[in-house]
Amino acid sequence: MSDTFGSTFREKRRQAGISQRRLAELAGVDFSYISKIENDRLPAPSAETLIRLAQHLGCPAEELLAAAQKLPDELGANLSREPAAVRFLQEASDLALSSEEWESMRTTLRGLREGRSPRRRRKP
Amino acid sequence: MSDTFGSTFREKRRQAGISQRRLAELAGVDFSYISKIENDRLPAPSAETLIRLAQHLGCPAEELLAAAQKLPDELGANLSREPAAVRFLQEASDLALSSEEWESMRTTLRGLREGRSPRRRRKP
DNA sequence: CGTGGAGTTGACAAACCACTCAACGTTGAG
DNA sequence: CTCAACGTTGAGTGGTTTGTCAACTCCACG
Repeated sequence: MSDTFGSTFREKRRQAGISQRRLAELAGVDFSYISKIENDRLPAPSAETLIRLAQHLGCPAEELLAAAQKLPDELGANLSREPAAVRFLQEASDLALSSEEWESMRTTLRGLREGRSPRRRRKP
Repeated sequence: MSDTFGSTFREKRRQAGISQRRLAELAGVDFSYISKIENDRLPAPSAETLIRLAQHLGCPAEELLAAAQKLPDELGANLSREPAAVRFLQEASDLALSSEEWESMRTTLRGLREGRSPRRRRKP
């Protein structure tokens, strides 16, 4: 029930049918780094590197991020800007929502902005 | 419209009527550290230290976290566990919700679990 | 004057993060 | 055999985080 990050990463790479060296080259990291990660000799890469890796694995980035328990830096910074958001996140975290429940929240989110213009994230 | 973290922190401390030295002692950091933070000579403390500071300032931690643009480590780790949660967060971040909108999401969140037992976060 | 509390500053540093580099082992094709 | 592609490993590195320590200055009070 609890794979390590390394083993789930290895699994994804195998499914993509690509070697450590090739993936490393594509994503711009050293191939030995990939090896160590797959064997859990090093902690998971940064969120940004994970996203680059996911791209070349043809795998949704969120899956890697979830396995590594990381959020993109910019996302964390944006969300923490609103105290109300932090409160929301804390409650949500405590409730440990299922993926179905998160999906339903996502629907609600969209309903919130029916006709209105979307605001630009970060600084306008 | 855009105070630095240092100035808002100083404001909170003044409102709490406590000296840099005393606060530092209570929160377990060096008093010179507080000074540098208030003058923006150093970046904002870690989320965990911010929370300790907020406790002794009698101020809600989210306000300091928001000013520093940080999320508690554990919170980020919990949220990133569900890929669906990451997708939700990304959309929410793009929409840059107002605090009222976040509050309304919080209400929805509670409605989601009317009779059901809340799951325990982290390891049971 | 001088003593004590408040704040500020420069220099430093341990710990951690996110990797790289060079070398070695293993496996399969020709 | 041998050569190449693949994978593994130990050692090291450059930068950031998150602060500490010692040495100041400034000000009010007695």
